[in-house]
Amino acid sequence: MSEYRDAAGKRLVDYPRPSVAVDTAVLTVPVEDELSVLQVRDAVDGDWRLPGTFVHEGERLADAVLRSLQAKAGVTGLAPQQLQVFDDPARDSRGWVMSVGHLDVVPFSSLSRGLDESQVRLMPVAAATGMVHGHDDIVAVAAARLRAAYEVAPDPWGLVAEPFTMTELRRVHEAVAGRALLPDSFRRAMMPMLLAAEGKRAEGPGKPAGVWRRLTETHPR
Amino acid sequence: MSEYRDAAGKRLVDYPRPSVAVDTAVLTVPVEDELSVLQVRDAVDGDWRLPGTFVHEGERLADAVLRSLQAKAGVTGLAPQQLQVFDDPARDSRGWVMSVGHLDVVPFSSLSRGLDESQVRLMPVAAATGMVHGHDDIVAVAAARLRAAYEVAPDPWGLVAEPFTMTELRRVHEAVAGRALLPDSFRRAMMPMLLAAEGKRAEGPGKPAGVWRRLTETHPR
DNA sequence: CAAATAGTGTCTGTAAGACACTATCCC
DNA sequence: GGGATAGTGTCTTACAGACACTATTTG
Repeated sequence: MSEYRDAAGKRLVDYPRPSVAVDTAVLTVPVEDELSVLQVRDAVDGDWRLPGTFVHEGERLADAVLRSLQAKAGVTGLAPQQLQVFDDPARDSRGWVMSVGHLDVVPFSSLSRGLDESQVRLMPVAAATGMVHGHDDIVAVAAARLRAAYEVAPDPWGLVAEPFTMTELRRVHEAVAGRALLPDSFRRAMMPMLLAAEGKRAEGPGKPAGVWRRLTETHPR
Repeated sequence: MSEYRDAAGKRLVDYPRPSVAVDTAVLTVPVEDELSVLQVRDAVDGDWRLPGTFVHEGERLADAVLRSLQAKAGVTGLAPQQLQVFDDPARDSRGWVMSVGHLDVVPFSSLSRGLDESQVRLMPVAAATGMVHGHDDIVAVAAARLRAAYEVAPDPWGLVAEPFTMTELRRVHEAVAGRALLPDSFRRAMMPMLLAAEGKRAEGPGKPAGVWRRLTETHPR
């Protein structure tokens, strides 16, 4: 493996290399609430930040993300998506550190159990500012990526469980978009990408809503 | 700088770290031709590949890209845009290497001079396949990113020099899009983002064309 | 004049926004 | 029935595609 030598007779490890970290914006939509991001308390300075870790040798970035989420926030079963590299050599006082920002999405139902609230919290993305190391930017990029995905497909990250009513689907899309959506236009835009499911469902009074499943694939989990 | 110690009393450099490289898809539009990518000959195995280099200590990724383009292809004055990280630990036989893919765009006029054709060549993006280390993917992502940018703004990377005629602008957009565009629809879509310039220009017979400048900012160079 | 290129007028189909209307439940 | 929620009909506006037409040059 390390038999390689370059023209100067040196191995790769004979040159300076950066430490590589991953930091992840875990997004979710709490019930009847706005798009929020998971923050953890920094072990050193106690500030709120995004969960992250250094990448281990031979490890994929996505696996490092999953490991950090499990360790720092007790969250499992996700499918991280890479966003961008933060490469300012001066951004970390500990030395030469690059960080690869990631996006991950998790249904609120699988997140709400077992969080240590003194160490982990959910923050609306609009209010999650002031984090160090450019973590604010990761959240902004992650939210933009998520919004773009939700504009063209029904709940592509699987935030609502199938089967769902059109209103449930629209509430999640409204939370991601950060604004109200017209019920009739939304229904017409989504119907071609949905399959009618068996049964109906009523919350309180009113006509029971039909329930639906996705025709399009959901993001890998 | 390296005074930092973690809970185990270790410095960052006491842990394994990857080598980090940059590889760049330099795109251009040769006169009356299709969107093409710059390839260089690999110093070791002689295969055609994207220009790239290892990142030096304290260096920004964008600066490493510019350094590699200057050294490998004799190209200067660009503004690289980061695409994504290739992190498969087994992708490079020399050891643990991550590569950050980049996009850069350069007008053909500033590229056509002084290329050593045995070491550097332009290849239409559709034909630039079979490269190692996932370089084919970088080209695909770079072309997609460029196409998206050209769908909403007039020549945002400045491939044509101002002032230009509507036909010149359309030819470049057609090359980027990889298909013919309707002259009238194109004109109507672009006009609100253009400013009429002084003078006219005629190529051979026919009504002389009006010339234009961009109202929108061009990508930083 | 004809040929060639630049540019405009205008019709059509599609789709989003908006809003009124109908449908079906609980009480 | 009355209130509440689900779902549809349809008008308006905007815009891309399409194509015919006009405009201005060279030879």
